[in-house]
Amino acid sequence: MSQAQDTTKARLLEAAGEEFAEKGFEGATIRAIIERAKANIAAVNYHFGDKEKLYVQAVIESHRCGVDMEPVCMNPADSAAEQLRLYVRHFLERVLAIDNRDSWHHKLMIREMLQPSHASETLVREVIRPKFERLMAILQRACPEADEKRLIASSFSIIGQCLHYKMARPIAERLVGPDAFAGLDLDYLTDHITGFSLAALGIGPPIGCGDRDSRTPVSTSAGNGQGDPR
Amino acid sequence: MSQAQDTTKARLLEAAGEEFAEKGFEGATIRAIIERAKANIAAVNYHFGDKEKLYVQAVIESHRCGVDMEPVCMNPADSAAEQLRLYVRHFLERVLAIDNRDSWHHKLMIREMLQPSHASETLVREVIRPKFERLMAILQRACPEADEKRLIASSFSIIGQCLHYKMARPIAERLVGPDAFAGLDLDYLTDHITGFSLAALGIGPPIGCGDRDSRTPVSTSAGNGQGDPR
Amino acid sequence: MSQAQDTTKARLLEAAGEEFAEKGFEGATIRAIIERAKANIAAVNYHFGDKEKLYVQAVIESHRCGVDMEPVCMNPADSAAEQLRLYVRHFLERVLAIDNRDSWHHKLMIREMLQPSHASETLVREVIRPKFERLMAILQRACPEADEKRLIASSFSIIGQCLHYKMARPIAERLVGPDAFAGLDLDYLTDHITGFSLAALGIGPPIGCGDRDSRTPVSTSAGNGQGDPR
Amino acid sequence: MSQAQDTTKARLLEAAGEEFAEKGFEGATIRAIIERAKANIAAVNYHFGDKEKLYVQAVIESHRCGVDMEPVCMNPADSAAEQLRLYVRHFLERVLAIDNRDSWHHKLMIREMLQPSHASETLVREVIRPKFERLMAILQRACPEADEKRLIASSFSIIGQCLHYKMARPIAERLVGPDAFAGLDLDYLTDHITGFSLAALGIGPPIGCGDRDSRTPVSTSAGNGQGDPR
DNA sequence: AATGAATGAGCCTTCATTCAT
DNA sequence: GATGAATGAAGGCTCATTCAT
Repeated sequence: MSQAQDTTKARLLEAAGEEFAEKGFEGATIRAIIERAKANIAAVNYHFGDKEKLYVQAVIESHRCGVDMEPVCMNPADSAAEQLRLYVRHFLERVLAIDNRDSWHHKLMIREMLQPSHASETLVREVIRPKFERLMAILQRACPEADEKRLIASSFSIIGQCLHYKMARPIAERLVGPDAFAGLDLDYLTDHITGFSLAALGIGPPIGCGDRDSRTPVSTSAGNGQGDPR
Repeated sequence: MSQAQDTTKARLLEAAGEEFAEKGFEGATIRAIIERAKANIAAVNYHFGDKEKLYVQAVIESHRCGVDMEPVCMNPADSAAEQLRLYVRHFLERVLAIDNRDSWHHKLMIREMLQPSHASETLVREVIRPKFERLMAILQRACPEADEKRLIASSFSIIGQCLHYKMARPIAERLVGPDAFAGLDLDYLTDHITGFSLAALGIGPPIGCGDRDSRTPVSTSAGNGQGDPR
Repeated sequence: MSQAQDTTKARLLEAAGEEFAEKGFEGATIRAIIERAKANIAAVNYHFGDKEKLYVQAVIESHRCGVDMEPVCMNPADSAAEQLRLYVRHFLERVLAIDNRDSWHHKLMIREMLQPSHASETLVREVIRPKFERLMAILQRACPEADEKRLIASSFSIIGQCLHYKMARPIAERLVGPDAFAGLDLDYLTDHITGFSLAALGIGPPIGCGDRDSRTPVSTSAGNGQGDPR
Repeated sequence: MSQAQDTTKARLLEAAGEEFAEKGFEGATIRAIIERAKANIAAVNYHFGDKEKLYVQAVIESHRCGVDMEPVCMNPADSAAEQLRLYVRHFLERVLAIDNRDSWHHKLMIREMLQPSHASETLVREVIRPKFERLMAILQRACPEADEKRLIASSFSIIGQCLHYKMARPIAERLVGPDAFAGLDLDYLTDHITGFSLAALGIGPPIGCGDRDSRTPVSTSAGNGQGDPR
């Protein structure tokens, strides 16, 4: 991405990313890709050897930019709460991006989540794990006494909240209506998810409700799935 | 028709559900489906008319059971917190199910979330919306003063936490290792997500950290993404 | 061949035989085959599964008729010389056939000789070996005192003479001119090869030359390839 | 140019000869050839212009050595029988060669026999005809009274016997077993074919059988294929 | 003289579908 | 209601070839 090369190979990769992100590996056709890239049908074979190898390269390419942006604006002097807010905001920025030139990057990553291919090893190692460990570090600063299991679950809780707006976007939009959904913009969701999570971790005020004192504890799972209290 | 008939049509639907869930619409082939169903190749066309129509029927079928199970054990006398716990538990039960006969039901629903087809209208109307409104009702009981936007966002926060274990399962497992992931079982996650969300809503104690008083507020989104405090 | 079925499968096999015989496995195209057979392009896949499987079937088919014709007119009461003449004549009949409906049968068998494929096992077992053993039996009757090695070599000498008119036909025709080659018809070659071979085996008069007495023995291979004349 | 230069062009020709001999014109690929020759993909086009032109050159190359070796050791003072023996031996030497560096030369010539291409004109004119005429001359010395038709047929009889071990080698080996086939080595076959042919021509003793007097004439072709005299 | 990138035709195959039975 | 045969479109891929350098 540093130098936007307009070589056939680069155009092919970009076109492939968009097609694969939109239609999936099976749904995408080489012919549609080369048409987008204004390349010849044999170029795929020449430069990548295979439809599958092209897919793997597209998946790997889809991370290249994602991995180097965030650290730049992370200030070590910030409080953990502030860092979490930044983390969430950056996550959401990519998650909510649409019609964006880079929009296919995230779509493709999500496809890899549901149906990991050979490319997922690289994906996890080079992109996801660094991001995940940064979040873990923030949470550990926020909750020094939490054990690792709790930290992992809490990380997943935060990630899950953010990703949901990518994953379920079409359904969610239809569910609450386009207007209501449009109200859930970057600023609002950043505040919501950050506040929601900080309160859950005990380092921020609860969201949404008057700050009632009625903190009635709730029964703990008894393993029977009925949650039968009393 | 409610009971599982062993007619060709029923076997076809079951086989189609499994194939579509596993391979997607494009990846699944009619031949694989009729082979699973031990049916003739023309049977699909005879009974459903089309590959796409068969897909829609399979998606619709994938909800049938999902919609009628949960209400049975929902006790109106329970507290909102207790109801939320039950809701989360039931959600997770389906989400964590694997190797299950019904496992394809959820897989197919998730596919519809990412790439809604014609079937998604029915899906939203008949399955997702009822579930969603039940959760909204619980949250409204828990936070009577919250506006609808907050309720919607909070619902998505809860749903997102749960679904994440379905969506990102293969990646998450590779990320934290199989052992650590196995520790995140139904009981633990029910407790975690319920506790996490109740604390966020202000009706439960924070999770994971000592109940510190250091509830330092955090700056509000200023729209520049830098979260510049002060 | 008993009932000339005009099914798609039968037409496909016939067309494939002709194409494969003429162009070889690589040179032949499925499209040319289905065009000849006036069938659809998918019919090959449906009936045979594969281009290669179609080839194997065509090779096997190419023998079906060859194996059952000859025995009928072989009279056990005939002398060995008479039997050999019949054998050669039948062999040559097929070898010299051209523009014949069955002409591709031999061509295909010859291709298999040069580049045996998977089909050659069946070919040898079911077609070639029976024919070969019949010839061996005739020669053994003619030369009871010959050892097996001599019988094998003599069989090959006879077969080689016959096959040459199939193998090298285009070159031979160009070599001696079309007119001279046309003179080498079935009758002439039957007489020539039979006479040539019987004389060689010592049970017939020499051919072509006056019956000179000058039977000067010739030196035996001394292994130096120079055939030292002295 | 007579000596084997290690230029790209020479390496290309050698590699092409091997590939064409092994896989045929259609089966051989330019990529396999340039890989063998460690040359660039455009080199074929540069040096030869065409795949077909390369093939023709390879065919022509395949004779170069064949044509000039034999005359050197042919002694005009030898008897016709002795000369025939030498001729057969030289022919067999090439025919039986395998694993030889030059083995592709004969394979390629045989391919041309079955499916003459544009190269066959040159092949016949410059290589085959000279050899053929040398054999014809020997036979004429041996059988001065024979007419030309008989001489041609006899030449083909001798050539056919020799070539058979090239043409049908894989099948013949499978037919009689590897051990028996291995026994048919250069020395044995030279003796056999020479003896077989000399006896047939009436200038040598019959082979293989006791020299029985029972030279019972055999009926002449009556054109009805049944050969039934009387 | 030699190269790597790019081209378009054509290959085999598989697909969903429809047709008679 | 159910089946096996047949269809044509389109898929991925490989091929020989040519173009600039």
